[in-house]
Amino acid sequence: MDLDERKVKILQAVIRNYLETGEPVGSRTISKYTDLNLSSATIRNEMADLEEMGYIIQPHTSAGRIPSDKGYRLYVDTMMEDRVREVDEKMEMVLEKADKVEKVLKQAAKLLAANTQYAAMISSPTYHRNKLKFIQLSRVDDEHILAVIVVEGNIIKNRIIDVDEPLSEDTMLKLNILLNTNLCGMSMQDINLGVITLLKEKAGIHSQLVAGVVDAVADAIRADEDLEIYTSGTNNILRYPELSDKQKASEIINFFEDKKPLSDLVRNTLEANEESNGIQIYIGSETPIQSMSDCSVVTATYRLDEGVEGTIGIVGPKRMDYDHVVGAMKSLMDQLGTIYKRE
Amino acid sequence: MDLDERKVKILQAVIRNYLETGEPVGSRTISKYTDLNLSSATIRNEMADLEEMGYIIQPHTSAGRIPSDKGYRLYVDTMMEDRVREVDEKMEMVLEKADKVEKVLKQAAKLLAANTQYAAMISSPTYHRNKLKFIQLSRVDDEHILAVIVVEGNIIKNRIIDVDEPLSEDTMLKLNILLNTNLCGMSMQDINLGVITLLKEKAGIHSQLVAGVVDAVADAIRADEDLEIYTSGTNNILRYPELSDKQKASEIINFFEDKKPLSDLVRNTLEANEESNGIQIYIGSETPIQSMSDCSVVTATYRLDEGVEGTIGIVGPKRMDYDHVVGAMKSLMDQLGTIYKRE
DNA sequence: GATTAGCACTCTCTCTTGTTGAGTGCTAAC
DNA sequence: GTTAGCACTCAACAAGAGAGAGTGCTAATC
Repeated sequence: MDLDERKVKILQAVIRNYLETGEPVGSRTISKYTDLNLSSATIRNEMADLEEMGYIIQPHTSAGRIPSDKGYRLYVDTMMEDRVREVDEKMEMVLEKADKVEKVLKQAAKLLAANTQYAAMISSPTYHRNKLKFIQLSRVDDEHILAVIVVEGNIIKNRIIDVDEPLSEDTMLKLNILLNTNLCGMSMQDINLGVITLLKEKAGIHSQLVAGVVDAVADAIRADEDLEIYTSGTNNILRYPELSDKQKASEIINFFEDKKPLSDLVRNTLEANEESNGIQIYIGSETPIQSMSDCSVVTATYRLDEGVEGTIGIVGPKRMDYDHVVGAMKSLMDQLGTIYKRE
Repeated sequence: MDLDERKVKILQAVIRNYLETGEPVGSRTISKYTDLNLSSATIRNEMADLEEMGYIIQPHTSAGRIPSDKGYRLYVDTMMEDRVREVDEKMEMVLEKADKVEKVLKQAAKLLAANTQYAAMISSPTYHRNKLKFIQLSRVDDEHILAVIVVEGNIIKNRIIDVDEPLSEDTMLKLNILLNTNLCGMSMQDINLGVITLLKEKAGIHSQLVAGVVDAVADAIRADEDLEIYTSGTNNILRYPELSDKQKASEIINFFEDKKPLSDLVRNTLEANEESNGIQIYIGSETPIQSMSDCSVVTATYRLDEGVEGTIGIVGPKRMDYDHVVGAMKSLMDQLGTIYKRE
């Protein structure tokens, strides 16, 4: 049995209809909806075939059909493109530039959630590929040193380092010079343990104290802990009956609160998108996250600047308005891409 | 009609029972539960009185009684104390000290939510009363200056300041000295616009450029925007049937996501608790937040160190286990109070 | 006079039973 | 290959019948 043009049309009609109404779609509806001019009986036969092929499912014997994951997949892969273009311009989400990246991202998540009516998340960008611009150590008091690290894109990391005994002015100065001359210009991901050991040897550091400080600085540079994830519109989940029973809703809400699985998702996306820069759609059981198997997850990588990348994600029911979501994501990515360009 | 001892006992029994079961409590249950040795008929008469006095409510004619807000209030004010003590020791929540305050707070929220099975929030501490320890301006590149501000308790704020033309090494040095000598030791809340103007006059600054930098630093000091609020256990809301219908649940979830009303609540609590250092309980319509009128909100002020204070909050159904919540809060406040004491 | 037993009454909840309507699959006719 | 027609299925809704928990009131009891 093959998927001829008529079957495709019918499948498309079923999916479109189901996306709109959320109700199983019957043969009579299709017969009226499409321009195929076929009676419901014929449609019924075709639908039986489509079901056998695994594209649609019957929730119970005497109900209409709903798309299966496989059906959605086909839709997303081959039937969607043509519509996206129409929608593209209609997307109205205007990001205001704010002084802090953080604020812009929060705003972006909020806009995306409001625009799509699904749950949205956005990660703070990672800076692995960014270059170190400037390191500064300063004495806070006898037992504490403050290390400030500025990265390309004016990202600031800082850390308080505990020391047992005060460092002399002279040592501090030397340390500052040592760190700056050797590390500035390197990208974050290149500063690994090896580089640091090498650096220490080269400079001939003997003092345990100084070595400790250098290690702490290196640690602060590599620290990846500041991957923030902003979420918005979690409550939108409750809009969709198929997700709003307590068990499922609870899992999803939990997922949005617990940054752990979210950051896994982020990493996933970043890797998958290394260069493709596309939008990923995970339908139902395709998602990498167990507890999301009743949802669809759409992720994409945004790029604020060269090497400054993060992830946007949307979680909604499988009968998500994929066209709209993809359009909204693209629009948002565009805006995020230009907003900091002038720097 | 007055609230004699017997009525109090009955009311107490009704409330206790309702807190446990969540079901309206009938006269027969009370008659068996209490040691009053009264028949259900007598209890019925008393309950009719209690209802007339507004302490309990009958959801419908042939149901048992449930506590009214007024009933809960009486319970919380006068009947609770004796039980708290028993429970107090049983609270097992062990906070691990982490290098970043942020982590500890996230952990605290998580523990509190897990321990109580309600939704928990905790705000990052405010530092208004803390003293400025140290300011450092450094040149990042020709158009950017980095200002790092360290506050007592080793809180670090930083800000990138845009400048139109580069500042000379000499000016930078002078600025650093100016800021440090004049502002260090002052508490955050004391550094207002007046102080800054005075400072500028005293130093005889004429350059527009330098004045701009000083303003930016002052602004960074006063910026209050970094009031973070961590939440946990939002999904616990769905455990309680009286809150889990879509409308209500959605509002509550939204409340937990939108930091705005949360931070109002935080400020409220901090003010109310200026010195009392107690725990506030808002029952139903008593809460300052409209959308929470079906909930009870319990808030308290924790103190990490002198002047470093923040707010803990719990949101749950009105039939919350107040004893437990108050106990857990106290335990958490104690732990938070000691964890950073050594600094 | 306070307490209690007894009883009629009320109201929710659950279970059962029909009924409706949307939808199907199959067969026979076009 | 397409369609009309028909028997069949199943979820959803509504109506009705009990059961059960609880009440309020009255009259008897301590």
